Amino acid sequence: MAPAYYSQYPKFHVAVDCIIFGFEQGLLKVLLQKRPFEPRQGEWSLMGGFVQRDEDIEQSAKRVLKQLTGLHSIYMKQVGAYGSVNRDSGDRVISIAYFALIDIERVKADLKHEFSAYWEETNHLPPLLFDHKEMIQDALKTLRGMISHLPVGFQLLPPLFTLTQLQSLYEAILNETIDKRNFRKRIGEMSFIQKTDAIDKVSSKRGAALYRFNVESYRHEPVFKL
Amino acid sequence: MAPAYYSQYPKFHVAVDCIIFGFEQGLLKVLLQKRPFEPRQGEWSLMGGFVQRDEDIEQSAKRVLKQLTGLHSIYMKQVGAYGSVNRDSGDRVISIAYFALIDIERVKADLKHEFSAYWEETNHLPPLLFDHKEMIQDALKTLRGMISHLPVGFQLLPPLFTLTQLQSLYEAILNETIDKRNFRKRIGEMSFIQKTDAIDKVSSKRGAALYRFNVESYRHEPVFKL
DNA sequence: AAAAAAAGTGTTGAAATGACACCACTTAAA
DNA sequence: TTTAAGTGGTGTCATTTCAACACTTTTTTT
Repeated sequence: MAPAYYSQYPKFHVAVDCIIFGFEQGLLKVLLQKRPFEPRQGEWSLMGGFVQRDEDIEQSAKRVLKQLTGLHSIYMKQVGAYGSVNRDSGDRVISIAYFALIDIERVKADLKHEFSAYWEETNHLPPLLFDHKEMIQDALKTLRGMISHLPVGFQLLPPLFTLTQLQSLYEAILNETIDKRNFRKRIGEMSFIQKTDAIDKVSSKRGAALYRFNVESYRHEPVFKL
Repeated sequence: MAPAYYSQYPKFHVAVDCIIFGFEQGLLKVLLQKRPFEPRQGEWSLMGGFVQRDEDIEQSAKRVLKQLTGLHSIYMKQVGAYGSVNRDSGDRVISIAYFALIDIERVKADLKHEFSAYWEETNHLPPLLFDHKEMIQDALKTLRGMISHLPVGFQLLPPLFTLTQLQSLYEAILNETIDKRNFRKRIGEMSFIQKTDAIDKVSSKRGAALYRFNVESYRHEPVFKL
């Protein structure tokens, strides 16, 4: 066993909290849960968990995400560490927030019954546990800051999507309207956003062309601007 | 005493590491230290410290900064949390990195002898302890991302500065050259960057007008663009 | 006195951006 | 079957923003 170099210093519980974003019906949503344990059981909260001994903090976040959604290989990004002394009323806990972007359709599990988890609109959030609302706001800021020059938004859509869907995703995240023709003009300039032969007849009356994001093609010339 | 709600979960050492930026002779620098304790004593590292029981993590960072530089009320921003299992060879430590922007002139203390601390150019860094280089790179990214629309760069300059200094600060941080006339045109559009009657005769042959950043005036119309 | 160093100062062309309106196709209802 | 409503799809032009560019002034040094 290694010498206990730091044994004179205090130790803390360390947790991760996941801000799981999804997109549905033109609305940006977050997955919230009724807290399943004390203290403050039953309050609306993010899904979280304690970091384990042998686990990187990013692994922790992925574990929590997988536990709730069954999904792995999901895009996640750290938002930051939250470490006010009294932020958690149970005991001192330092928490590291991550956000995840997922295609809401892939979470088929019955979140309601299994986890008391529900999708809530990001701009109609109920009162939340501890500093979880702050975490969500910070995650939104981070997301807004990157979505215009990094192609992360596609993570929120199914593999095939219509341009209307993509635009309304951007409008929901940035919280502003976008001119349709200018938006499509920019799409046209990125060769890795490719029109397919498939046509969406479900969410549209007339039928809209389905597009896909070509990862390989993007890697080749990774210049994204929307 | 409160019930030990979380006592079944592991605890960890939590540290803060400070990326202390300074600006001198047209170069962006970081304050590095020869690590004063084992393990890996003597290696180049960031200044850090362990979080204390009764201390917010941000307070920890400020404490460490003050200890080294004697300065308080300094602009600091969290970069992120670093939590790989084996990042610290002494024991498992989760570390939260903050960067600070300081006016290098205000640190008159004899850092060399008191702390074995030295200012090093950000683009000529020696090999560093653990993941400290990654922290510095991430801090630089964060700083680059905000400096063009938030007036934080002034924290690196004395209260009175010349436009040439300010420009070379931006060039050093962004690592690109800037057109002098375009730069000054943008300065002219911001009423809170104010010319004073004072003239700098030290760093200039001809003598350059000294400017100041007027905090009050900025608060009034906080629109910054450089 | 000449040369070197840094400060200061406007214009113009190119590129990017933002505003704007109509027709096509499909489905549902009358 | 006709009509209305809903959504998809498409170019142009005016404005704004951005980037490129060179010389004069002042002082110090040699």
